[in-house]
Amino acid sequence: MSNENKIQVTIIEDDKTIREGFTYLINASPKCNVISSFSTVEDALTKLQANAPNVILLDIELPGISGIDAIPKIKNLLPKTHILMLTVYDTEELVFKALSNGASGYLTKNSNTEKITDAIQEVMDGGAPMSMNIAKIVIKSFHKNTNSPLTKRETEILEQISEGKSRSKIAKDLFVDLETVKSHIKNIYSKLNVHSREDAIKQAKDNKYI
Amino acid sequence: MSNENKIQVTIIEDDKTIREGFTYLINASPKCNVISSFSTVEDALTKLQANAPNVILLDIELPGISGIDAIPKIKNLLPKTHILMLTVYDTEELVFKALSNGASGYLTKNSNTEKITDAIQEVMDGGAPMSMNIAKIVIKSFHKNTNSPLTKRETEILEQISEGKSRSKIAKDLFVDLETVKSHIKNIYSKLNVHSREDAIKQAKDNKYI
DNA sequence: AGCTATATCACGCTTATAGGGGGAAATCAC
DNA sequence: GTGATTTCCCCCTATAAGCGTGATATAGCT
Repeated sequence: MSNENKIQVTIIEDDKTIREGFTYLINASPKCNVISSFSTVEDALTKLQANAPNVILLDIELPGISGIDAIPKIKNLLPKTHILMLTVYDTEELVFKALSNGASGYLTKNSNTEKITDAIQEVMDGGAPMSMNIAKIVIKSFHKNTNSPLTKRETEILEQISEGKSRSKIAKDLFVDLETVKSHIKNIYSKLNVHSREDAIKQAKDNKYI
Repeated sequence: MSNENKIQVTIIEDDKTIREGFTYLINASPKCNVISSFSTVEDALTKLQANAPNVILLDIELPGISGIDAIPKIKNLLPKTHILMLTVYDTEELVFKALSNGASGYLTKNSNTEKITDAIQEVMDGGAPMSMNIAKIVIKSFHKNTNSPLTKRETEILEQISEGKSRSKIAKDLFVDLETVKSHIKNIYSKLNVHSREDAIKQAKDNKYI
């Protein structure tokens, strides 16, 4: 396959050894071609537009602008380019920030080379490759607590409160009296040991009751 | 490998052909053993406890109790059992409901048999297997809109509003005057063409501005 | 250097809302 | 048939929400 038909890849990674190692390994694949690599986001941003890649492998911990903050800047410059995080960090916070900012996939660095080129291919095909540990974090974030002290109705009302609805709007939407909603909210506050909407929402989200 | 050391699998699926097909194919794998299969959730719930599986393959569209509603009931009965959705439906709503209710993975039925037994193994190892299309839906749900009309500060304030905070609490937390927050909120409402917290939150979430 | 967007703060006004007190009746599920 | 849940009632006070109509300072961009 000629280089022009391969997936054009750029690497942004500050460690020279890793950068060159990945470049070598990815170029060894028949379907990928590393067209550029940078050690800082600042450097990449000034030079990326001249030679736009299909996929960017992006580290998180970088000197200057972090990989997380780089995502929207790169997306702004090259809207069609897919960004694949490639990092050792797998905290829930970093994963969510990266995905919110627009990353298309998230790999941790222990992934073997075959997985990396497979992931590059998958992201090009519109997929969303993740390492197993990342998938677990993401799925777990959806799981609700099954030991909520709140009843079905109370949970329903608290969900609507967390959508910013007033008590009277909730009453209308649930076809019950305002007094009923007030009563439920009193019980919710009592069960959660809080005295405000804000604290009730925070409590419930922290404990995954909603 | 003796059957006792294999991963014990139960299938809940109303289509007899599919049920028997999967049973045959999974039993052909050296690491998995189908110990029971049911055509309804009702049937499964009365008989599952006697012979608890490690993993349950669960369809969504079933007569009577749906696969979605079955998840919390099964989890309640067998807290340690992993539930793997195996269905043709891949709408965002169903995927989120299944995961919220406690499913550990989600496969669409075009997955080939090798992938199914791999997924069973992965879920047993604490992973979260997903088909490529499901991973895409999940990741996409995290992506924020990069074309928000709101400024950074406005977005920040709207996020806090969506956490249920009052204007005065937001002012305190951001170390600015209440009047400033009021002013920002006025601008937010104007930009989003809304006239209440509720509508602002809904607009912003629908458009992924927050 | 100048312009625009952004962020900050001010004052007045009205109505609705939030939170808490202390009840009670009907209905559902186990 | 008993306890949990859901529904509704009346009282009260403080404040929060939303809107109108402003001003000023600063930061970023070209």
